[in-house]
Amino acid sequence: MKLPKVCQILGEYVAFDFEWDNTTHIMLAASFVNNLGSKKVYLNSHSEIALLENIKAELLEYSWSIGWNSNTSFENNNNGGTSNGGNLNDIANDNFIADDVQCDLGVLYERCETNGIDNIIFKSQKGSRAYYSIPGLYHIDLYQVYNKQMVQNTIYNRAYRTHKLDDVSKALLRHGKFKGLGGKDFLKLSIKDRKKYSLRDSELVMELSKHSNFEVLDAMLAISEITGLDFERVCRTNLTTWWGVLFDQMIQNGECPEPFNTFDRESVKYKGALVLDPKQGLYHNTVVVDAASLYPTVSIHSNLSFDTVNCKCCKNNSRAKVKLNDTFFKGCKFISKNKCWICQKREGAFPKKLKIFRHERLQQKKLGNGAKQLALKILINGGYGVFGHTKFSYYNPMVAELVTTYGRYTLTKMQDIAKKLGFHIIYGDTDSLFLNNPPSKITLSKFQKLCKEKLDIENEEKNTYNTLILSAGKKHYIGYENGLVAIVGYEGKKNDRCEFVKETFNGLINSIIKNNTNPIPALEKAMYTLESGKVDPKLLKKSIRLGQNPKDYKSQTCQAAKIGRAVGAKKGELVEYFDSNIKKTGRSWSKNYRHIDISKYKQSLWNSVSEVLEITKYPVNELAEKFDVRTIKRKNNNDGHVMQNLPAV
DNA sequence: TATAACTGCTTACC
DNA sequence: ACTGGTAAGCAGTTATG
Repeated sequence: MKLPKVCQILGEYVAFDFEWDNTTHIMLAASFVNNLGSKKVYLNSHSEIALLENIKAELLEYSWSIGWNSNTSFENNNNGGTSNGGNLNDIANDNFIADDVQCDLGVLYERCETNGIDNIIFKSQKGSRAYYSIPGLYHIDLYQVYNKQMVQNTIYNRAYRTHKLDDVSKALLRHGKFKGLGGKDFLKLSIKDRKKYSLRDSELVMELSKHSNFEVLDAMLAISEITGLDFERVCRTNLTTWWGVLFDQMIQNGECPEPFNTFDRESVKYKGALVLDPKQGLYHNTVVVDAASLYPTVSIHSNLSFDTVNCKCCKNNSRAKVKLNDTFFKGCKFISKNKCWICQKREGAFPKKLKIFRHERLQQKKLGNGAKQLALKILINGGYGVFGHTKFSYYNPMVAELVTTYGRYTLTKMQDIAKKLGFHIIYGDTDSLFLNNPPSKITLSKFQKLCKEKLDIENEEKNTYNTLILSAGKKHYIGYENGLVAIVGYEGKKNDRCEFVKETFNGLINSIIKNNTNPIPALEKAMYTLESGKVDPKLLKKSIRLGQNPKDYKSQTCQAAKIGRAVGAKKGELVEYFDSNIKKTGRSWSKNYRHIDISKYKQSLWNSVSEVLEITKYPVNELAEKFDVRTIKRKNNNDGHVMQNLPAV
C-alpha cells in the first residue's frame, strides 16, 4: 500500500482527548493514541497536578497532535447549566460565565495557571474567541476539518448530521463513543470504564484522521500545496481564504489587477438557478441529462471574474456588452442589460485559474492521485460561491449573478434544443433536464452534439429511469433504475421526520415502484398500529438540529428556540422530542412518550405518502377518510399533460 | 371562531 | 471565521372575513 502523503508530513503523531469537570474544569482524565497503535490513559486519582504533568509530557513527545474541538473556544454562551434562564436577560444572570473554556487545550491552559505550574499552552484572543496552541509544536483540530462544508458535502455527501464526535464516528466508522455515553456520565463510571471511555474518544479521533486512507487530511495537504498555505492553516480555514490567497498571488505576480469594483457588504441575495415546473406524473423510460460542471464552464466561456466585469477599459466597447435577452435579467439584483460589460482585452483571474485547475485535475486523475484530484474538485466547485460571500476579500455579487444568469441561459437553450429534437421535457433543475420517452438513442446523442456545438457544453446521461414518479413540487422525485430506487427530496426521507414515518414511507415506495405490490395493506397496518399505541416510542422520536443558541434566535417563539431553551441545548446540537397535543399537555412537544399525540403522526405519515398514492392512482380521498386524516391541497403544474401508464421497459 | 397569509426555521437539491 | 441560491413543509403568529 502506498504511504499516504500526509504521513510523510506528520510522521509519528498522536490523537488525544481530555475529560474535565463541567463546572469546576478540574481535569479528570486524558488519553493518548498514536498512529502506530500505542495507547495511554491517565486518571486524576490523587492529584490533578500529577495528571497535568503527564499530559504535558505526552504532548511534548510528538511534533504533531490531533484533537477534536481541541484548540478553539467558540461561544461564550454557557449559562451555568441552569434552565431557569436561557432568555435574553442571560447576560445579566450571575450564572453566566463570560469566559467559559470549552476546548481541551484551553482547559489544560487554565488548569496549569490555576495550579500555578508551568504552562506549555499559549493563549491568544480574537474577538469573542480564544485560540490555544502549543508553541513549537503542530496541532490539528480535526473537528474543524470535519466541520467544513465542503468536507461534509463534497467528500462525505452529508453522511453526518451534527459535528459531534459520536455522530461523525457513527456515520463514518460505524461505531461511536463508549456505550454511547456523554461527558456528563463520566464520573458515574467505574475506574475501569472511565479509562475505556476516555480512550475511546482518542481512538475515534485517530481512526477518523486515517479514514479512507487519509482521504480528508490528504486532500487538505493537497490544498496546502496548491495554495501555498501551510497545512495547519488549511485545516482551520475554508474556501474564501483559499481562493483569497490564490488571487492575492496572481496580483503579486502581475497576472491580474487589483479589484476595482466595490460593493456594500450587506449580503443582498442575488438571483440564482432556474428550476423548471415539474409535470406531475408516473413515467416510464425517462433520461436525465446533466450539463457537466455548469458554473465553472460558463465562468470560463464568458470570462467572468472580479477583474473582468465592468472593467475600466471596455466600458464603451459594444462587443463587451452582455448579449443576453432581457428576460434573463428579470429579478436580478446586481446586473442589468445595459449596466454591465465584460473585458475583451484580458482573460480574468478566475477563469484563468479554473482552466489550469481543470486541466490539472484531469492529469491527476490519470495519475491516480485521488487527493490532489479531490482538492482541485473542491476548489473548482466552490469557486463561484465565494464571489457571493460578503466576507470574501474579492466579493463581487455581479460576478456571482452573471454566473447564475449564464447558467439559466444555458439551461433554457438546452430546452430549446431538446424540444426541437422532439423530446418531452418534464422537469429540470439548474443544470439538468428530465426527458421523457426520448425518440431514440440517436436523437439523444444528437442532443449532446448540438449542445456541444451551439453552447460548448458537455451533456452527460446521468440516469435512465425505467420508472419515475414526479411530484408536482420541485426537487421531489422517485426514480427506479437497474433495481435501485432513488428517492430524492421527499419529506418522508428527511432527517427531521421520525423513524416510523421514514420506514413506512420507504416500504410503500419499494412496494409500488420495485416490487409492484399493493402498498395499501401495509399502510393500513401502519395506521392501525399507530392508533393502537403499539409503536415503539423510539420510532416516534423526532429531532431538530439547533442552528443557533436558543437565546440567539430571531424568533424566540419558533419550535427550535423553545425546545432548545427548555432542554438547555446549544447551537449545533440535536434535540429529540415527541409530538404532543398542546391542548392536553400545554405544549406541542414533549420529552415524555406518554404525551405522544398519535393523530399528528398519522397526519405526518399521510402527508408524506399521499401524493405518491395519488400519482399511482390509488383512491386518496377514500383512504384519507378511512384513516381520519386531512387531505392536503397541492398545486398542479400539469398544464393539461396527460399522465402516462406505459408498461415498464 | 376559522382560515389565509406571512415569517422563521430546518432540511434537502443543485 | 464563515462558498451560493431554490424550494418544500412545519410551527407559530397576525391579518381578515
